[in-house]
Amino acid sequence: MKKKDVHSYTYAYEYIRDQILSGKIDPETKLTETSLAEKLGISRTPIRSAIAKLEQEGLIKNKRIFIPSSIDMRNIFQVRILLEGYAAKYCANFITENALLRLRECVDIGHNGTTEEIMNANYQFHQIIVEEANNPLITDIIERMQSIIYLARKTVVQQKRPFLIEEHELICNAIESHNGELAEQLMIEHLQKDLEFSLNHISN
Amino acid sequence: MKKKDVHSYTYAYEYIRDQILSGKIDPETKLTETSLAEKLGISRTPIRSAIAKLEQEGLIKNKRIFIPSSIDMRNIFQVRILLEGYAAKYCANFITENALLRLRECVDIGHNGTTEEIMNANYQFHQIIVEEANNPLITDIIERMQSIIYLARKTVVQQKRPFLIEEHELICNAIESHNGELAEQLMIEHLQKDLEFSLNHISN
DNA sequence: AATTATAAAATTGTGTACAATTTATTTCAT
DNA sequence: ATGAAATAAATTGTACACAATTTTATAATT
Repeated sequence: MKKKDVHSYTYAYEYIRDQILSGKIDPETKLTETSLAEKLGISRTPIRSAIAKLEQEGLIKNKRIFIPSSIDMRNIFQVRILLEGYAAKYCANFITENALLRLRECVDIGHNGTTEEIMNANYQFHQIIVEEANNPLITDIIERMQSIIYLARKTVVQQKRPFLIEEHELICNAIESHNGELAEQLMIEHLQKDLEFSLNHISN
Repeated sequence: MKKKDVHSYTYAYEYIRDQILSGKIDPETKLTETSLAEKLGISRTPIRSAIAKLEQEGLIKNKRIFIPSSIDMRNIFQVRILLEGYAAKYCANFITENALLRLRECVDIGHNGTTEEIMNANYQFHQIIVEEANNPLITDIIERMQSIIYLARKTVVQQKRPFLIEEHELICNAIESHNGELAEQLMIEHLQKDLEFSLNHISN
Protein backbone atom coordinates (compact mmCIF):
# COMPACT_ATOMS: atom_id res chain seq x y z
CA MET A 1 0.00 0.00 0.00
CA LYS A 2 2.96 2.30 0.50
CA LYS A 3 5.89 3.18 -1.67
CA LYS A 4 8.14 4.50 1.04
CA ASP A 5 7.61 1.57 3.39
CA VAL A 6 9.34 -1.01 1.33
CA HIS A 7 11.47 -1.88 4.31
CA SER A 8 11.00 -5.45 5.40
CA TYR A 9 10.95 -4.60 9.08
CA THR A 10 8.04 -2.21 8.58
CA TYR A 11 6.20 -4.86 6.67
CA ALA A 12 6.94 -7.40 9.38
CA TYR A 13 5.93 -4.98 12.12
CA GLU A 14 2.57 -4.23 10.53
CA TYR A 15 1.91 -7.84 9.72
CA ILE A 16 2.63 -9.16 13.19
CA ARG A 17 0.77 -6.29 14.81
CA ASP A 18 -2.32 -6.93 12.71
CA GLN A 19 -2.20 -10.64 13.41
CA ILE A 20 -2.13 -9.99 17.13
CA LEU A 21 -4.77 -7.29 17.19
CA SER A 22 -7.18 -9.26 15.04
CA GLY A 23 -6.73 -12.23 17.32
CA LYS A 24 -5.36 -14.48 14.60
CA ILE A 25 -2.49 -15.69 16.72
CA ASP A 26 -3.13 -18.05 19.57
CA PRO A 27 -1.99 -16.18 22.69
CA GLU A 28 -0.08 -19.21 23.87
CA THR A 29 2.19 -19.50 20.88
CA LYS A 30 5.69 -18.22 21.18
CA LEU A 31 6.66 -15.80 18.47
CA THR A 32 9.96 -17.14 17.23
CA GLU A 33 12.07 -15.16 14.85
CA THR A 34 12.72 -18.15 12.67
CA SER A 35 9.13 -19.19 12.08
CA LEU A 36 7.98 -15.63 11.42
CA ALA A 37 10.87 -15.13 9.03
CA GLU A 38 9.88 -18.26 7.14
CA LYS A 39 6.24 -17.33 7.04
CA LEU A 40 6.94 -13.85 5.69
CA GLY A 41 9.72 -14.97 3.41
CA ILE A 42 12.29 -12.59 4.83
CA SER A 43 15.28 -12.99 7.09
CA ARG A 44 15.37 -12.85 10.88
CA THR A 45 17.04 -9.46 11.03
CA PRO A 46 14.00 -7.34 10.16
CA ILE A 47 11.79 -9.66 12.19
CA ARG A 48 13.93 -8.91 15.20
CA SER A 49 13.51 -5.16 14.70
CA ALA A 50 9.77 -5.58 14.40
CA ILE A 51 9.50 -7.67 17.56
CA ALA A 52 11.67 -5.21 19.46
CA LYS A 53 9.28 -2.43 18.55
CA LEU A 54 6.20 -4.42 19.45
CA GLU A 55 7.82 -5.35 22.72
CA GLN A 56 8.41 -1.74 23.65
CA GLU A 57 4.80 -1.05 22.74
CA GLY A 58 3.76 -3.70 25.21
CA LEU A 59 2.03 -5.99 22.73
CA ILE A 60 4.65 -8.65 23.10
CA LYS A 61 6.40 -9.74 26.24
CA ASN A 62 9.06 -12.40 26.40
CA LYS A 63 8.33 -13.30 22.80
CA ARG A 64 4.73 -14.06 23.67
CA ILE A 65 1.59 -12.09 22.96
CA PHE A 66 0.76 -9.96 25.93
CA ILE A 67 -2.90 -10.06 26.80
CA PRO A 68 -3.48 -7.31 29.33
CA SER A 69 -5.15 -8.40 32.54
CA SER A 70 -7.76 -6.28 34.25
CA ILE A 71 -5.04 -4.83 36.40
CA ASP A 72 -2.93 -4.03 33.37
CA MET A 73 -5.90 -2.29 31.80
CA ARG A 74 -6.47 -0.26 34.93
CA ASN A 75 -2.82 0.75 34.98
CA ILE A 76 -2.91 1.83 31.37
CA PHE A 77 -6.06 3.83 31.88
CA GLN A 78 -4.63 5.45 34.99
CA VAL A 79 -1.84 6.81 32.86
CA ARG A 80 -4.29 7.92 30.20
CA ILE A 81 -6.36 9.68 32.84
CA LEU A 82 -3.34 11.61 34.05
CA LEU A 83 -1.99 12.54 30.63
CA GLU A 84 -5.19 13.00 28.66
CA GLY A 85 -6.85 14.74 31.58
CA TYR A 86 -4.01 17.23 31.56
CA ALA A 87 -4.22 17.53 27.79
CA ALA A 88 -7.94 18.29 27.93
CA LYS A 89 -7.38 20.99 30.51
CA TYR A 90 -4.54 22.50 28.51
CA CYS A 91 -6.60 22.42 25.33
CA ALA A 92 -9.33 24.56 26.82
CA ASN A 93 -6.91 27.48 26.71
CA PHE A 94 -4.62 26.80 23.81
CA ILE A 95 -6.39 24.71 21.22
CA THR A 96 -6.25 26.09 17.69
CA GLU A 97 -9.38 26.99 15.79
CA ASN A 98 -8.65 24.33 13.24
CA ALA A 99 -8.19 21.61 15.82
CA LEU A 100 -11.45 22.52 17.45
CA LEU A 101 -13.21 22.15 14.12
CA ARG A 102 -11.70 18.73 13.58
CA LEU A 103 -12.69 17.77 17.09
CA ARG A 104 -16.28 18.75 16.37
CA GLU A 105 -16.16 16.73 13.18
CA CYS A 106 -15.15 13.65 15.16
CA VAL A 107 -18.23 14.08 17.29
CA ASP A 108 -20.41 14.36 14.19
CA ILE A 109 -18.98 11.21 12.67
CA GLY A 110 -19.58 9.56 16.02
CA HIS A 111 -23.26 10.27 15.56
CA ASN A 112 -23.63 9.34 11.91
CA GLY A 113 -20.69 7.24 10.75
CA THR A 114 -20.25 3.56 10.15
CA THR A 115 -18.63 1.41 12.80
CA GLU A 116 -15.28 1.68 11.09
CA GLU A 117 -15.60 5.43 10.71
CA ILE A 118 -16.54 5.74 14.36
CA MET A 119 -13.53 3.66 15.37
CA ASN A 120 -11.29 6.08 13.54
CA ALA A 121 -13.13 9.20 14.71
CA ASN A 122 -12.84 7.98 18.28
CA TYR A 123 -9.12 7.59 17.87
CA GLN A 124 -8.83 10.98 16.22
CA PHE A 125 -10.81 12.69 18.96
CA HIS A 126 -8.39 11.65 21.65
CA GLN A 127 -5.40 12.11 19.38
CA ILE A 128 -6.27 15.72 18.56
CA ILE A 129 -6.58 16.62 22.22
CA VAL A 130 -3.30 14.93 23.05
CA GLU A 131 -1.46 16.62 20.22
CA GLU A 132 -2.85 20.03 21.06
CA ALA A 133 -1.25 19.75 24.48
CA ASN A 134 1.95 20.64 22.63
CA ASN A 135 4.07 18.11 24.45
CA PRO A 136 5.65 15.61 22.06
CA LEU A 137 6.67 13.39 24.94
CA ILE A 138 3.07 12.96 26.00
CA THR A 139 2.11 12.26 22.41
CA ASP A 140 4.83 9.62 22.28
CA ILE A 141 3.76 7.91 25.46
CA ILE A 142 0.15 7.73 24.35
CA GLU A 143 1.23 6.59 20.91
CA ARG A 144 3.19 3.76 22.47
CA MET A 145 0.10 2.53 24.27
CA GLN A 146 -2.09 2.65 21.16
CA SER A 147 -1.86 -1.01 20.35
CA ILE A 148 -3.39 -1.93 23.68
CA ILE A 149 -5.77 1.02 23.76
CA TYR A 150 -7.03 -0.25 20.43
CA LEU A 151 -8.38 -3.35 22.13
CA ALA A 152 -10.47 -1.26 24.49
CA ARG A 153 -11.68 1.03 21.72
CA LYS A 154 -12.80 -1.92 19.65
CA THR A 155 -14.84 -3.22 22.55
CA VAL A 156 -16.40 0.12 23.34
CA VAL A 157 -17.32 1.02 19.78
CA GLN A 158 -18.40 -2.36 18.47
CA GLN A 159 -20.50 -3.11 21.49
CA LYS A 160 -21.91 0.39 21.44
CA ARG A 161 -21.21 1.66 24.90
CA PRO A 162 -24.00 4.07 25.88
CA PHE A 163 -23.25 7.80 25.96
CA LEU A 164 -19.86 7.34 24.33
CA ILE A 165 -20.39 10.03 21.74
CA GLU A 166 -22.42 12.23 24.07
CA GLU A 167 -19.43 12.33 26.43
CA HIS A 168 -17.17 13.35 23.58
CA GLU A 169 -19.60 16.11 22.81
CA LEU A 170 -19.57 17.40 26.37
CA ILE A 171 -15.77 17.41 26.42
CA CYS A 172 -15.74 19.25 23.12
CA ASN A 173 -18.16 21.83 24.49
CA ALA A 174 -16.11 22.36 27.63
CA ILE A 175 -12.97 22.93 25.58
CA GLU A 176 -14.79 25.29 23.26
CA SER A 177 -15.97 27.38 26.18
CA HIS A 178 -12.46 27.46 27.66
CA ASN A 179 -13.49 25.60 30.81
CA GLY A 180 -10.32 23.65 31.52
CA GLU A 181 -11.29 22.23 34.87
CA LEU A 182 -14.54 20.88 33.46
CA ALA A 183 -12.87 19.47 30.37
CA GLU A 184 -10.38 17.64 32.54
CA GLN A 185 -13.05 16.26 34.85
CA LEU A 186 -15.20 15.11 31.93
CA MET A 187 -12.24 13.44 30.28
CA ILE A 188 -11.40 11.59 33.47
CA GLU A 189 -14.94 10.33 33.88
CA HIS A 190 -15.11 9.44 30.21
CA LEU A 191 -12.00 7.30 30.42
CA GLN A 192 -13.15 5.65 33.61
CA LYS A 193 -16.38 4.61 31.92
CA ASP A 194 -14.48 3.31 28.92
CA LEU A 195 -12.37 1.24 31.25
CA GLU A 196 -15.22 -0.23 33.22
CA PHE A 197 -17.19 -1.06 30.09
CA SER A 198 -14.16 -2.70 28.51
CA LEU A 199 -13.50 -4.81 31.56
CA ASN A 200 -17.09 -6.00 31.63
CA HIS A 201 -17.27 -6.77 27.93
CA ILE A 202 -14.04 -8.56 27.20
CA SER A 203 -14.66 -9.27 23.53
CA ASN A 204 -11.79 -11.33 22.24
CA MET B 1 20.23 -9.50 40.31
CA LYS B 2 23.35 -9.33 38.20
CA LYS B 3 22.98 -11.96 35.54
CA LYS B 4 25.38 -13.05 32.89
CA ASP B 5 25.54 -9.68 31.24
CA VAL B 6 28.27 -10.79 28.95
CA HIS B 7 26.03 -9.95 26.06
CA SER B 8 27.69 -7.60 23.66
CA TYR B 9 24.63 -5.46 23.20
CA THR B 10 24.42 -4.80 26.94
CA TYR B 11 28.06 -3.88 26.96
CA ALA B 12 27.56 -1.62 23.98
CA TYR B 13 24.47 -0.04 25.49
CA GLU B 14 26.19 0.81 28.74
CA TYR B 15 29.31 2.04 27.02
CA ILE B 16 27.53 4.36 24.63
CA ARG B 17 25.19 5.58 27.34
CA ASP B 18 28.07 6.43 29.65
CA GLN B 19 29.94 8.19 26.89
CA ILE B 20 26.94 10.37 26.17
CA LEU B 21 26.05 11.14 29.77
CA SER B 22 29.60 12.00 30.72
CA GLY B 23 29.79 14.32 27.74
CA LYS B 24 32.66 12.48 26.12
CA ILE B 25 31.03 12.45 22.73
CA ASP B 26 30.79 15.64 20.75
CA PRO B 27 27.07 16.28 20.29
CA GLU B 28 27.60 16.96 16.62
CA THR B 29 29.09 13.61 15.74
CA LYS B 30 26.87 11.07 14.11
CA LEU B 31 26.84 7.73 15.86
CA THR B 32 27.46 5.28 13.07
CA GLU B 33 27.10 1.59 13.64
CA THR B 34 30.31 0.81 11.85
CA SER B 35 32.58 3.14 13.77
CA LEU B 36 31.13 2.13 17.15
CA ALA B 37 31.49 -1.52 16.22
CA GLU B 38 35.13 -0.97 15.37
CA LYS B 39 35.83 0.97 18.51
CA LEU B 40 34.27 -1.68 20.74
CA GLY B 41 35.62 -4.58 18.76
CA ILE B 42 32.26 -6.19 18.17
CA SER B 43 29.97 -6.46 15.19
CA ARG B 44 27.25 -4.07 14.12
CA THR B 45 24.40 -6.31 15.18
CA PRO B 46 24.63 -5.72 18.93
CA ILE B 47 25.47 -2.06 18.31
CA ARG B 48 22.22 -1.74 16.45
CA SER B 49 20.28 -3.18 19.39
CA ALA B 50 22.00 -0.79 21.76
CA ILE B 51 21.27 2.25 19.62
CA ALA B 52 17.64 1.20 19.24
CA LYS B 53 17.27 1.10 23.00
CA LEU B 54 18.98 4.44 23.50
CA GLU B 55 16.79 5.91 20.82
CA GLN B 56 13.62 4.79 22.57
CA GLU B 57 15.02 6.27 25.76
CA GLY B 58 15.35 9.55 23.97
CA LEU B 59 19.09 9.89 24.37
CA ILE B 60 19.72 9.45 20.68
CA LYS B 61 17.68 10.81 17.83
CA ASN B 62 18.39 10.19 14.17
CA LYS B 63 21.70 8.59 15.14
CA ARG B 64 22.79 11.78 16.85
CA ILE B 65 23.04 12.61 20.51
CA PHE B 66 19.92 14.32 21.63
CA ILE B 67 20.61 17.32 23.83
CA PRO B 68 17.31 18.36 25.33
CA SER B 69 16.36 21.99 24.80
CA SER B 70 14.67 24.04 27.50
CA ILE B 71 11.35 23.17 25.97
CA ASP B 72 12.20 19.48 25.95
CA MET B 73 13.14 19.71 29.61
CA ARG B 74 9.87 21.40 30.43
CA ASN B 75 7.97 18.70 28.58
CA ILE B 76 9.77 15.96 30.43
CA PHE B 77 9.16 17.60 33.77
CA GLN B 78 5.51 18.13 32.94
CA VAL B 79 5.17 14.39 32.56
CA ARG B 80 7.10 13.80 35.77
CA ILE B 81 4.82 16.24 37.57
CA LEU B 82 1.75 14.36 36.44
CA LEU B 83 3.05 10.87 37.13
CA GLU B 84 5.16 11.47 40.22
CA GLY B 85 2.57 13.82 41.66
CA TYR B 86 0.03 11.04 41.36
CA ALA B 87 2.50 8.55 42.82
CA ALA B 88 3.15 10.76 45.84
CA LYS B 89 -0.56 11.11 46.48
CA TYR B 90 -1.10 7.38 46.13
CA CYS B 91 1.82 6.65 48.43
CA ALA B 92 0.31 8.59 51.28
CA ASN B 93 -2.30 5.88 51.60
CA PHE B 94 -0.63 2.71 50.43
CA ILE B 95 3.10 2.93 51.02
CA THR B 96 4.58 -0.01 52.89
CA GLU B 97 6.34 0.41 56.20
CA ASN B 98 9.58 -0.77 54.68
CA ALA B 99 9.42 1.65 51.79
CA LEU B 100 8.76 4.52 54.16
CA LEU B 101 11.89 3.59 56.11
CA ARG B 102 13.97 3.54 52.95
CA LEU B 103 12.49 6.86 51.95
CA ARG B 104 13.55 8.35 55.27
CA GLU B 105 17.01 6.91 54.79
CA CYS B 106 17.31 8.71 51.48
CA VAL B 107 16.57 11.97 53.25
CA ASP B 108 19.24 11.23 55.85
CA ILE B 109 21.84 10.47 53.23
CA GLY B 110 20.83 13.70 51.55
CA HIS B 111 21.89 15.51 54.69
CA ASN B 112 25.12 13.67 55.41
CA GLY B 113 26.32 11.79 52.34
CA THR B 114 28.97 12.50 49.77
CA THR B 115 27.98 14.00 46.46
CA GLU B 116 27.90 10.59 44.85
CA GLU B 117 25.82 9.16 47.67
CA ILE B 118 23.42 12.06 47.42
CA MET B 119 23.09 11.55 43.69
CA ASN B 120 22.05 7.98 44.30
CA ALA B 121 19.83 8.78 47.27
CA ASN B 122 18.08 11.41 45.22
CA TYR B 123 17.38 8.87 42.51
CA GLN B 124 16.22 6.32 45.06
CA PHE B 125 13.90 8.78 46.75
CA HIS B 126 11.92 9.38 43.59
CA GLN B 127 12.19 5.77 42.52
CA ILE B 128 10.70 4.44 45.75
CA ILE B 129 7.70 6.73 45.47
CA VAL B 130 7.13 5.79 41.87
CA GLU B 131 7.38 2.08 42.56
CA GLU B 132 5.05 2.26 45.53
CA ALA B 133 2.36 3.59 43.23
CA ASN B 134 2.02 -0.04 42.16
CA ASN B 135 1.69 0.75 38.49
CA PRO B 136 4.43 -0.95 36.46
CA LEU B 137 3.56 1.16 33.42
CA ILE B 138 4.29 4.35 35.30
CA THR B 139 7.53 2.86 36.55
CA ASP B 140 8.43 1.99 32.98
CA ILE B 141 7.70 5.43 31.63
CA ILE B 142 9.77 7.10 34.32
CA GLU B 143 12.53 4.56 33.84
CA ARG B 144 12.63 5.37 30.16
CA MET B 145 13.21 9.03 30.94
CA GLN B 146 15.99 8.35 33.43
CA SER B 147 18.85 9.03 31.08
CA ILE B 148 17.66 12.56 30.52
CA ILE B 149 16.48 13.07 34.09
CA TYR B 150 20.02 12.16 35.10
CA LEU B 151 21.30 15.31 33.47
CA ALA B 152 19.01 17.45 35.60
CA ARG B 153 19.82 15.55 38.76
CA LYS B 154 23.53 16.01 38.19
CA THR B 155 23.05 19.75 37.87
CA VAL B 156 20.85 20.02 40.93
CA VAL B 157 23.03 17.93 43.21
CA GLN B 158 26.46 19.01 42.10
CA GLN B 159 25.56 22.68 42.15
CA LYS B 160 23.80 22.24 45.46
CA ARG B 161 20.37 23.61 44.78
CA PRO B 162 19.06 25.17 48.02
CA PHE B 163 16.34 23.34 49.96
CA LEU B 164 16.65 20.23 47.79
CA ILE B 165 16.85 17.85 50.73
CA GLU B 166 14.49 19.86 52.87
CA GLU B 167 11.83 19.46 50.22
CA HIS B 168 12.37 15.73 50.17
CA GLU B 169 11.92 15.76 53.90
CA LEU B 170 8.63 17.61 53.68
CA ILE B 171 7.34 15.18 51.07
CA CYS B 172 8.41 12.29 53.25
CA ASN B 173 6.59 13.80 56.22
CA ALA B 174 3.43 14.34 54.23
CA ILE B 175 3.41 10.74 53.06
CA GLU B 176 4.10 9.49 56.56
CA SER B 177 1.13 11.42 57.91
CA HIS B 178 -1.10 10.10 55.10
CA ASN B 179 -1.71 13.55 53.67
CA GLY B 180 -1.99 12.69 49.99
CA GLU B 181 -3.06 16.07 48.69
CA LEU B 182 -0.15 17.75 50.45
CA ALA B 183 2.35 15.13 49.27
CA GLU B 184 1.20 15.67 45.69
CA GLN B 185 1.38 19.43 45.94
CA LEU B 186 4.84 19.33 47.52
CA MET B 187 6.09 16.94 44.86
CA ILE B 188 4.81 19.20 42.11
CA GLU B 189 6.52 22.24 43.60
CA HIS B 190 9.68 20.25 44.20
CA LEU B 191 9.89 19.17 40.57
CA GLN B 192 9.13 22.65 39.33
CA LYS B 193 12.03 24.01 41.35
CA ASP B 194 14.32 21.27 40.08
CA LEU B 195 13.36 22.22 36.57
CA GLU B 196 13.89 25.94 36.97
CA PHE B 197 17.22 25.45 38.69
CA SER B 198 18.39 23.05 36.00
CA LEU B 199 17.43 25.44 33.24
CA ASN B 200 19.33 28.27 34.92
CA HIS B 201 22.44 26.22 35.62
CA ILE B 202 23.03 24.34 32.40
CA SER B 203 26.23 22.59 33.42
CA ASN B 204 27.45 20.68 30.42
C1' DA C 1 6.84 -42.44 40.20
C1' DA C 2 9.61 -38.50 41.09
C1' DT C 3 13.92 -36.31 40.65
C1' DT C 4 18.12 -35.41 38.73
C1' DA C 5 21.49 -35.73 35.09
C1' DT C 6 22.45 -35.85 30.24
C1' DA C 7 21.69 -35.28 25.46
C1' DA C 8 19.14 -33.25 21.67
C1' DA C 9 16.65 -29.65 19.65
C1' DA C 10 15.20 -25.15 19.22
C1' DT C 11 16.08 -20.43 19.62
C1' DT C 12 18.54 -16.36 20.15
C1' DG C 13 23.05 -13.74 19.76
C1' DT C 14 26.83 -12.43 16.85
C1' DG C 15 29.80 -11.89 12.82
C1' DT C 16 30.20 -11.01 8.09
C1' DA C 17 29.09 -10.29 3.24
C1' DC C 18 26.51 -7.88 0.15
C1' DA C 19 22.43 -5.00 -1.45
C1' DA C 20 19.79 -0.83 -1.02
C1' DT C 21 19.71 3.63 0.36
C1' DT C 22 21.33 7.91 1.86
C1' DT C 23 24.80 11.39 1.95
C1' DA C 24 28.76 13.70 0.21
C1' DT C 25 31.57 14.98 -3.72
C1' DT C 26 32.59 16.01 -8.28
C1' DT C 27 31.42 17.43 -12.81
C1' DC C 28 29.24 20.20 -16.00
C1' DA C 29 26.22 23.69 -18.12
C1' DT C 30 24.59 28.13 -17.43
C1' DA D 1 30.60 31.26 -9.11
C1' DT D 2 25.81 28.83 -8.86
C1' DG D 3 22.92 25.24 -9.20
C1' DA D 4 21.64 20.78 -11.31
C1' DA D 5 23.01 16.33 -12.54
C1' DA D 6 26.04 12.54 -12.16
C1' DT D 7 29.02 9.87 -9.51
C1' DA D 8 31.42 8.15 -5.54
C1' DA D 9 31.52 7.22 -0.69
C1' DA D 10 29.42 6.22 3.49
C1' DT D 11 25.89 4.14 5.98
C1' DT D 12 22.07 1.39 6.89
C1' DG D 13 19.15 -2.77 5.68
C1' DT D 14 19.02 -7.65 4.82
C1' DA D 15 20.45 -12.41 4.38
C1' DC D 16 22.74 -16.12 6.07
C1' DA D 17 26.18 -18.95 8.63
C1' DC D 18 27.65 -20.30 12.90
C1' DA D 19 28.21 -19.85 18.08
C1' DA D 20 26.11 -19.41 22.58
C1' DT D 21 22.32 -20.08 25.16
C1' DT D 22 17.90 -21.72 26.49
C1' DT D 23 14.39 -25.03 26.23
C1' DT D 24 12.76 -29.57 25.62
C1' DA D 25 13.14 -34.37 25.54
C1' DT D 26 15.37 -38.56 27.08
C1' DA D 27 17.80 -41.46 30.14
C1' DA D 28 19.39 -42.79 34.67
C1' DT D 29 19.11 -42.93 39.63
C1' DT D 30 16.75 -43.05 43.82
